[in-house]
Amino acid sequence: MLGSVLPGAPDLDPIDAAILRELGRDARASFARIGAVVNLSAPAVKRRVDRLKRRGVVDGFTVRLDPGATGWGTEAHVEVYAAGSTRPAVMKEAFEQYPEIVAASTVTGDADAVVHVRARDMTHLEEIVERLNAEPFVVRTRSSVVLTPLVRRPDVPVQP
Amino acid sequence: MLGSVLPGAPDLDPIDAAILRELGRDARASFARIGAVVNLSAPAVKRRVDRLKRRGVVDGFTVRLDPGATGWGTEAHVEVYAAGSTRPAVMKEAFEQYPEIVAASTVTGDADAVVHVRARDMTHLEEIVERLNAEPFVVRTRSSVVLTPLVRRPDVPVQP
DNA sequence: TATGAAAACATGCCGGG
DNA sequence: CCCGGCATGTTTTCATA
Repeated sequence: MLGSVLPGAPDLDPIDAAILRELGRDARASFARIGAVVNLSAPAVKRRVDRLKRRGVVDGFTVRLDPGATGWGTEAHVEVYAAGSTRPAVMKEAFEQYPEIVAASTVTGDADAVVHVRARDMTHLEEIVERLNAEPFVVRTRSSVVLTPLVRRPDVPVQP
Repeated sequence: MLGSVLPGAPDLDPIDAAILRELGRDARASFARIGAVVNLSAPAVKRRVDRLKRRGVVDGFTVRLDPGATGWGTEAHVEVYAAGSTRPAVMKEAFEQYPEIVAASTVTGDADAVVHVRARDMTHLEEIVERLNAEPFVVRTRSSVVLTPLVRRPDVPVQP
C-alpha cells in the first residue's frame, strides 16, 4: 500500500476516526461523552486524543464562527500572477501580513497562487485587492467574488 | 453606520472579540483560563459564550486536523462552468454528495462556482474531477492543484 | 481498567452601574 | 435591567496503580 510509506499517514484506526468525527462535530465534548459514542472509557479516549496530538494528526481545536454574524460576510478567491520565479517563501511572508487572508497556496495552472480573502464589505475587499496588486512581486490578479456559499465543512474529511 | 443595519452584526464587544480570539487559538481552553486572559470570572465567560452561541455568532467548535497526517494531502480548486442558468440549490445538492468537497460557492467571473476539493492522492483527485464533469449541469471544469499551502488560518478573522 | 484527588463546569443568588 | 462576581453541587479530568 502506498499510504503507509508516508511517515505520518498510518492508516487511521477506525476508533480514532470515530473520535475525530465526534471532535469535528463538537470539539468541546467531554471525553466521557465521546467515550459513550465510541464505546470507550473517558481516560481511554483522552489517551487516544493525546496520541493524535503528539503524532500531529490533531493540530488543535478552534471555534467555528458565522462570518455573516461577525461582520465579515464578503469573500473572494483571488488568483495571483507573480513575477518571474517568485519564491513561495516570499509570497508566504507577504500574505501573512494580511489578517484578511484566511488561506493561500501556490497552484498549478495559469496563476501562481490562489488567495482566499475575507472582508467586511465590498469596499474593504477592493482595498485588499488593491494592496495585493501593489505588492512588488504581483503582476496582476483575477478575483472571483463569492455570491452564495453552498458547502462549508470541516476542512479535512474523516472517512466514515 | 452601515454595519448596524444588518440584524446579526452588532459591533462585536471588545471582550467578546477577545474571548473569540482565545477560542480560536484553543477551543478546549477552560472558561477559567479564558477568563484569566480577558479579566473575567469563569461563569461570566461562559455566559458570554452561551450568548454568542444563541446569537449564532459561534456556530460550534471543531478539531483542526493536519491534512497530510491523515492521508488527505492532495488539494485542488476546481472552477465549475454550469449549463444555462443552473440554480445554486441544484449545485449545492450535487456538491454535498461528495465528502471530498470541503467548500463550494457560486462566484462572479467566468466560472459559475468554485469547489475546494481534498483527496488522498492525484488518482483520487482525478476521479473526483471526472465525476464532477459527469454531473448533468456541468459543462466543463478548470482545476488548479495546490502545490504548497502558504497560509491557513481560522476561516473567519476576529478584529484585535 | 479502575479509583480517587484536583480541576472545571453549571446554576442560583446577590450587588453595582 | 443588564452584567459580573461569588458559592455550591455535580461532572470531568488526570495521574496513580
